[in-house]
Formats: sequence, structure tokens, C-alpha cells
Amino acid sequence: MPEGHSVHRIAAQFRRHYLGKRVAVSSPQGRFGDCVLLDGHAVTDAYAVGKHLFVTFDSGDVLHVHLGIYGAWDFAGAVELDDTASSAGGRMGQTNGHGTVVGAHEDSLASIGAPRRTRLRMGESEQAGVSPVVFPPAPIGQVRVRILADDVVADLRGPTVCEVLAPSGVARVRGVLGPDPLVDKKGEDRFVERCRATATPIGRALMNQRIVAGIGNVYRAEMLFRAALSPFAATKTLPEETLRELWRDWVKLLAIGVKTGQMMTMDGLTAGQKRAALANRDDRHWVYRRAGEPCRVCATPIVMEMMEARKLYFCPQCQGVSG
DNA sequence: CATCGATGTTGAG
DNA sequence: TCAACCTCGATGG
Repeated sequence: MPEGHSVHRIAAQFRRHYLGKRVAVSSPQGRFGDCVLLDGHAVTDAYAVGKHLFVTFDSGDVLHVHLGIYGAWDFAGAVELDDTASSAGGRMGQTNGHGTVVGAHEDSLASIGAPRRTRLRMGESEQAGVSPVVFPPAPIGQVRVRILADDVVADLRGPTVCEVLAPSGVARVRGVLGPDPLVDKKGEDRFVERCRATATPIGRALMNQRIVAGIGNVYRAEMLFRAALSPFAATKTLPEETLRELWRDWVKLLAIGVKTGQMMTMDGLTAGQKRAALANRDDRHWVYRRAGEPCRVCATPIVMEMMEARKLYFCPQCQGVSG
């Protein structure tokens, strides 16, 4: 899935468009019978912890969603167009006065989740010009849950988890999650503590959602490169300051990701390089998905190696991996 | 058109 | 450790 930053953006979309609204909740696909528990209730909050999304309702029930590797939300109707996936200069979550709020009749659709192309359905109005665009649009594909308000609709497809929880269930899920910088003020200390208590190498620790919530395969590889750290270094033997710097780098990268919708992990770029990085995903990272290509710093070929069934990328030279 | 793989997690063995 | 889950863009014929 998109890593932690995307889920925070999804939560923001829900807060922006659904807060206080009574909604119809259904499962067009039919595989989420519990959706009736939420149907007809009003949304009271939405927030993310790591890669987990929680949407709370005035009944006290909570919708808990994890996108897994393919999941995505499609928003349609009176939603702000989120063009950050296809162009530079994303601005979702910033001001609302950019003229990007469109009426339901204009039928926009913004997708947040798996790295699929942003859906923008303005086509029907071109095609017709005659027939009025209908709201809500018919579900596309297998929609696990549809959350419909009077002027906005959200469709969820392909999630790993989609369930209704009582507050106690939320506590249970959150209890096994490590700190998320946007949720936990004492996150840095908790992160250090948990690193101190693990026997795994840092390349695994960063992916362990009990140690730190929200980091995935891209941020893992990029953070280790940025820190010039071997993925194989024993976590508990790393200097405390090194762990603290890792946490602070995650804080920084997460903030950029939430703001822009892009996993921008290379900084110090010129404006032109930045534009290229946003346009081509191949130019966006230091090591991720760059196996065999020259390190951007030392030109040593980037190495890919499996670690716990995930692809791990690193520069053996810059990150001091002998092999 | 068919196949592959992916920014994850779970649970069987 | 590995298959299953479940979707769809990218890739190759």
C-alpha cells in the first residue's frame, strides 16, 4: 500500500468532506455485511495511525480499514481534485481557495491508495453534454464499502482489513502499533525504547509496525540510505543518537509525504531536478527500485536482496555493507 | 491479450 | 517460510 503518509491524507479527505454528515453505508460487492451497523449514522471523526484508518460514527462504532497492498479509496462528487499523483505541486490539505472544489454535477473523482493513476472522470460530461451526469456514479469494480453523503461518495476497493469495531477494538489494534509521528508526541522516546528491545537488524526494525508505525518498503530503503546505515546493522547496538536521527528523518519525510502526496526522499534538489523527480518515479529515490543502477552518490551499483520476503535496496559502498 | 508485480498483512504449515 | 488475499498499471507478445 501506500505508506503511512497516504493514510493520513485519506483521513484528511474524510474529515474535510464527511465531518458531521449522515451517510448511507453499503457494500456493493456484498462482502461487508457489518456495513449496516454504520448505515444512517453521522461521521464524527477520521484519523490515521500508521497505515490504519479509523472513521468514527455517532453510534460509537468505528470503521477500521487497512489497504494492504492493493487497496484504494475513490472519492467522487464535491471533492477537491487531488492531482498530486500526476503533477508537481500538490496541495491537498492546504487552503481551500484554489478553485479546485467542484460541484457534484461535475463528477470529479480522486483516488488515494495503491499507486494507480489518479482517476478523473470528467469524461462523461464531454461525451454527453447532453445527458446530465448522475450522482452518485455507479460503483467501478468490486467495491467493498461505499460511504455516501448528499454530495460526496467514497468507494473502497481491495482492502486487507475492513471491519466495524467498538472502541475497545480500536484500542486493541492501536495497542500493537508503534509510534506514529503525527499521533504520538513522545514518539521519539518510544521508538528508541523499542529499538533497544529488539534483536532484529535495523532493516527489519523499520518495517516492524510495532516498533514504528507507517514506514513501508520505500521509506525503509530510503531512510537507511539517507542515514548511511547498513540494513544489517543490529538495531540495539546502534548509538542512541543514530536512532533519534532516524526517527527525526521519518518525521520529516512523513510530513513531506502528507503535504505533497509524493514519497519524495531526495532533498537538496534544484527546482529542475525536483520537477523531474515528481514527473518520473524513476528519478524519485536514492536506492528504491534501482537495483543495478549506479548510486547517485558514489556510482556503485545498487544492490537488491530479499529481506523477510520484501525487496531491500541499498548501496553497499555508501551504507558500508561488505559482501 | 496474458502475465507480472507491488508503497502489506495474515495465517496455515 | 510462504501462499493467499485482491486490484490494476506496466510489460511483453
